[in-house]
Amino acid sequence: MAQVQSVERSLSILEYLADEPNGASIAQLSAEMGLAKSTIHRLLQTLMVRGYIQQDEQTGYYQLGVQCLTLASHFLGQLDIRSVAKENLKQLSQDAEEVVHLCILDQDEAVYIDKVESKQTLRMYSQVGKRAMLHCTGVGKALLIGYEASQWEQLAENKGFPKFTDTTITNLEQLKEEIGNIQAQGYAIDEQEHEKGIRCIAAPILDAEGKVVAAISIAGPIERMTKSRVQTDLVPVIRKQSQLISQKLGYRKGVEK
Amino acid sequence: MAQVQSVERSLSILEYLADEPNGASIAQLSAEMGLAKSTIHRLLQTLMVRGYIQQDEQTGYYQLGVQCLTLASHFLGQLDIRSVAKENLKQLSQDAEEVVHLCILDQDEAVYIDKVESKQTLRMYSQVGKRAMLHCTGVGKALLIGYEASQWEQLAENKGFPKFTDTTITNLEQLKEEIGNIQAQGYAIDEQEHEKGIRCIAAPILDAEGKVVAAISIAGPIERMTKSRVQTDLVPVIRKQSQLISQKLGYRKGVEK
DNA sequence: TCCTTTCATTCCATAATACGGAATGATGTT
DNA sequence: AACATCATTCCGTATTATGGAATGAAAGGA
Repeated sequence: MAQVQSVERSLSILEYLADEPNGASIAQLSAEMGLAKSTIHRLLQTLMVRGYIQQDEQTGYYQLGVQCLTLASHFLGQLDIRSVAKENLKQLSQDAEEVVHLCILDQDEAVYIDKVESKQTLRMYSQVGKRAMLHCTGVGKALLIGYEASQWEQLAENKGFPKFTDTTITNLEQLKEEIGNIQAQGYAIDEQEHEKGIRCIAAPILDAEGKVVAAISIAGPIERMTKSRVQTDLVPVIRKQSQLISQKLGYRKGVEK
Repeated sequence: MAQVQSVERSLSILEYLADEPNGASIAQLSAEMGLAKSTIHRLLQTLMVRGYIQQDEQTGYYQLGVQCLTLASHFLGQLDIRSVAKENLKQLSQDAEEVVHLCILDQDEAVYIDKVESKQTLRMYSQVGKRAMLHCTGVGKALLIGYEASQWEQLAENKGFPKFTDTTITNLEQLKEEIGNIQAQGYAIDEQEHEKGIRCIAAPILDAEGKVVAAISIAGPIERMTKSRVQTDLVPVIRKQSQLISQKLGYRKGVEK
């Protein structure tokens, strides 16, 4: 577990600033992290010279810098699931005429790595990079079918099941049952479990070894995403695209169980 | 100039990996950076525990991790030019029916921070986060009008003027003249200077102090972006939106010189 | 205007921390 | 099986990061 203290501290600073939309002062960081002001100052300088941090021109507060974005853009460029899935996402968004997402799993959370909006609803990047909990989102639950039973309990301990709406899953029993359903039917429904008024359908993507590596989803307001439309129109199209992507990744079995 | 060595080295590792789409081995990093393998190993561990680096499952090579994306998403959330300009970009893309970009300046380069495509040309994020040189792009030249003469020379020294096409500006004289034109007319044209077949028109965004803080552009293939269309249709619309955004940021003078 | 407070910044002596060389372990190649 | 090429661990050394104190700058109050 040998770690480099100063690097860890720098990362903590970055992560702290990520949660402070208005930035923070040296004094604040010093108090918050229990380090001397001189230490914080020196670390901030280092990060600032490289552009990972910048100072707000008005307030003088320190906040995240452009270089963070540059790294992310390279990260996305290196992600091959993204390029593999791109065409399928486009197709899916055309078929479904709703917003479509691609997510991967990271540390018991779903991370949105791509998004295609139907028509010209041109809100961009609104979600890419964002994280979501697993128990209350379509993609989250789809990703969960790759977990072992022991991992479910880990998840319950580490993250818990916060209640967002009156349909949110709030305990392990419900989750187990739900995962059973999803495995049986090959897709997951988010029945307004995270946000009232939003229904979502999601499906897992498997790689050559049958491992769950990603998930795709279609989401929209319940007015448009009626139960009948989901069942008759959307289930087929999302399953089709999830299978196609899985096949591109080398998955060979039919997704029918 | 006091800097933290280990942090600088970590950042260098991240930046090196950003340019290695397939990742790199410890040996390779060690050779490339002139550091002991044990040092690289320790730094990598630290970055990996936090998720900024991950190992390719097949090759074992180290590559950028998801956490980079997470930071970027927070960075973008904090950037207010982006939210300020969003509606105007949409409008512009509708008026122009071509792809529209928003860029900021960082370290003598243009960084794309938002993009709106017209219609359903759903290639997304293809540019956001990317960097471009200043001398050969519309947005770059638009951003350059905020430079002092001394900074032009700096730019020339630091970056040079690589030639991409036969219209690329390749020396300081040409650049000075071009900047004069842009200041006079309030917009910049990229006449296939970076990529053959792509014509682009760009305009600077100014803040309350009259400082150039960003630039917007319309780009497309010369077939559609004819000179007459640019002059009669696009110049007016891009100037209108750039002025509106500048006004939102507190800029008060008319953009007419 | 001057005093007070609250920041950020610089300086410096201390030792804790990061360092790299060498040894070991793991993998894969001929 | 021996070799080559990786990654990983260990450990003594001194370089490097540290935090306290002193200084400087800026903002707010009287």
